This record gives sequence, structure tokens and C-alpha cells, in this order.
Amino acid sequence: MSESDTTREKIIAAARERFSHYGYPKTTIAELADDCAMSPGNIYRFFKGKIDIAVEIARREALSAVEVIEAVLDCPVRSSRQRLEEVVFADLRYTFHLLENRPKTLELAQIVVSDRPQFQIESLRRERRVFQRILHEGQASGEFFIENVASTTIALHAATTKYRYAQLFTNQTLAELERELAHVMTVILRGLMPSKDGKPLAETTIPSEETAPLASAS
Amino acid sequence: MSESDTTREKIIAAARERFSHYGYPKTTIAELADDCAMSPGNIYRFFKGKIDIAVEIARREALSAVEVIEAVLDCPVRSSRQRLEEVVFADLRYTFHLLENRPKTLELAQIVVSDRPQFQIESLRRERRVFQRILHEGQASGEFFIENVASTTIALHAATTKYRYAQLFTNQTLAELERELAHVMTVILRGLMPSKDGKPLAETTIPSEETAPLASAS
DNA sequence: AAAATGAACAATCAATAAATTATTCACTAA
DNA sequence: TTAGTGAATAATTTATTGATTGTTCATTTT
Repeated sequence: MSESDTTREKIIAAARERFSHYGYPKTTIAELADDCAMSPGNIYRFFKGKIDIAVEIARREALSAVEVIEAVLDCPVRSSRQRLEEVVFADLRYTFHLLENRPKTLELAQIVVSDRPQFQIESLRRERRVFQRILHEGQASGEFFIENVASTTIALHAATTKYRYAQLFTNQTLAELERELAHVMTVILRGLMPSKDGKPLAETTIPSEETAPLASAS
Repeated sequence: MSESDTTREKIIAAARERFSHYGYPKTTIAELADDCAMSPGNIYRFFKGKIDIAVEIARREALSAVEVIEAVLDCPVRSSRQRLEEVVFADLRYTFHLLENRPKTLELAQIVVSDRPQFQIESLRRERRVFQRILHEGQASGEFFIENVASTTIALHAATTKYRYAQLFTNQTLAELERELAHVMTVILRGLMPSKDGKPLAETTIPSEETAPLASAS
């Protein structure tokens, strides 16, 4: 058990090395086998296929990313507001630097997601859980006024979508993105705070679709 | 002048037809020339290259999309809040239906953007201008409390990024996206409204980067 | 002149063949 | 029994070629 575990780890280590240097497609099973001083066939006793090695690496990468974000929760802060700000900015900075310094990580993630869509869904869910904890704390302490923590978490997460994998959408610099994110957080936080008179603004309801059906085939 | 203008329009019409039916790559200049009863060479008296025909079509598409959104501004509404809600949902619905009914439109847009990055920047800017007008109105009437309309517009636009070209990010249904967007707008609108005691929450400032440099090459 | 042509050329694409690679499995070693 | 092998095969990628397409331009038509 422990024996086969270390063998498995050896494969993962070799793969991490090659994937990040040469990329997933240009790394061959034969090369990994060589690195581990074993035959290609033996790799398949530990992984069902090449893609599964990538999945395992990406899974660990995603988990450690959430850990980095979660680490911010351990820092002492004045308020839930500050906690939320710290986490959101940490998220932006972490993914920005990751894509900047190790571009192959993005490539690997895209390959994994295109083969395993569920992977992305679960990664995002883990990330949201961190947000949810902060909102919950803020609600409990009375600092935030939140009618429904679950749906507000989703809203917060959606509103900051642009700042995860920002390089996919824009070629703004990190400084620009930070400035922009600060404005987004200003609006959102004002929206999370209780109004002094205790009467929160009514929720947005989905407007009815009035306009004629557009975009018919030309 | 008018003569060559109608010829140009004939080419655009033929291209619109073929691009939306068979796609940009599978449409040949020879076919367009045939459709217009002219020789391939003559097309080049009106467009510098094939891609420029696509750019012109995409430009018009983008303009008419903004017009659709702007049309919402003409409907009488009770409040700036309602106006903003209508516009944001109209945007989601328009682009959602567009990509659903005419998927080649997305393909064309992506081809144009990859060749002319400026195209996307300008399209987004036009869209933001609509948002900005509403925020400005709301500020003038006192309905919204906004310190800086320009940066708040950018924030609003960024926070709703997910709902433009939503199909690129998720495979949620329109109904799911609408429900989610309603929550996002709830938070944002609460953030835009003036607090009763007149003292708005301080703006978010960019937190200092405390964590050690992460994501060094492995 | 201005508008248009169509053959000529260069660039790109599609189809196929060749080479490489992922995966399996009957087998050997510990 | 468990760990590992490596040749055989299936799947994928890469290279090569021929065909198609985008673009130009000397020439013709209006």
C-alpha cells in the first residue's frame, strides 16, 4: 500500500515536472516511465490513462489554490468586510500570478476541463464555499444584512467572475484589475450592509420579456 | 458614389447570407462574386480583404445589438432602478438568444476579434455607455448615490460580465441565468442606493499584498 | 477615367501516408 | 500474489502532397 503509494507519487512528480516544462501534449507516457525507471505498462497500474494523471495534478493544484485563499481566513481582521476584501483580492492575485508564472497550468486546466466538465464545477463550488463562510459570519455578527446567504454567495461569485482567470478575458495589468475590483467591491459591500432604518431595498425580480423575439435567422 | 455604395451593399448582403448559413471559413470569395454576378477581383475594389467583409458585418451586428439595448431606454419606467434592470436583462436575453439561434454569429465575432482585438474593446465601450447614461440619470435624480459615475459604470459592467456571452462560460439555462442575475442586481442596486443617514460606506481600497510570492515554477 | 475582368501567383486547406504515441495484455520477476 | 515488463495494437499526431482559395494586376469594357 505505502509502497505503491510512493510509486504513484513518483509518477505524479515526474508528470508535474514535464507538464509544466513541455506541456501535457508533448509529454509521452514513455518519458514518464523513463523518469520513474519503469516500463510504460506499469504506469497503467496506477492511472487509468494519461488524462487521469493530469486530472490528479489539476485537482491538487485547485485544492492548494483554495487553501491559499482559505489561509487568508486565519489572519486576524477587523471585520467581515475586510475579510471578504482580502479573500477576493487574494483570489485575483493568486490566479493572475499563477497564469503569469506558470502558463502551462492554464493549458492543463483547460485540457482537464474539456474532458471532465465536472472538474470545473467542483472547483468553483469549493471556492464559493469560502465566500459563503464569510457571508455567514458577517450575517451572524450583524455586520451584513443578507436575506439568503446561499443565493447571495452565488451573486458575489458571479459578480467577480471576471477576476478569476482575468487573462482569458482581457489583457489588463494586475494593477488595473485591482483598481477595477476595488470599485466592484465598493458597490457590492454597500449592497451587503444593512440600511440604517432597517428596511432593505426590495429584491430585484426578473422583468418580463416585453420585446419581440429578436435575432431570427437572417 | 451611390452606384458603388449599392454594389458594396450587395456584397455585404451576400456575405451575411453565406456566413450565417455556412460560416465564414467555408464561404469563398468566388462564391460571393458569383452571388453578386461579378468577378472575384472586383470584390477587392470594395474590401481590402475577406476579413474586412466580416468586420463590417460584425460591426453592424454590434451596433444593432446596442440599439436593441438602447431601445429599452425609450420605454417609460418608474425609476432608474427599473431602467437598469430592464437593460441588464435585455442584454442577457438578447445575446443568449443570438447565440442560441444564430451560432455562426459567435464564430464570426471570435474570428473578427482574434484578428482585430480593438473591435471587442470598442463594442464593450459602446455597451458601457448605455449603462453610464442610466447611472447618470439616477444620480441626477437623487435615486442613486454614486460618487464616481465613470468607475461605477465599469464596476457594474464588470460585475455582469458573466451574463454577456454566458454560453461561453456555463451551460446554464436562460431561466437559471436570469434567477442568478436577479440576485446580482439585488446586491448591486442596494449598493447604489443612498443610505438613509446620508453617510455612504467608505470605498474599498486595494489591500496590500501580504502573502509571500506564490506559484513559483515547480 | 472608372468599373470590371480573369488569369497568375501565393497562401491556405484537405486528404492521405508515415511516424509517433497511448494503451493493452500475455508474460516474467520478486 | 503482487509488481513489473515490453512487444503488439489501436489511436493520435505529424509530414507530405495535391487541391482549393485569397489576392494581385495587366488588360478589357463601359
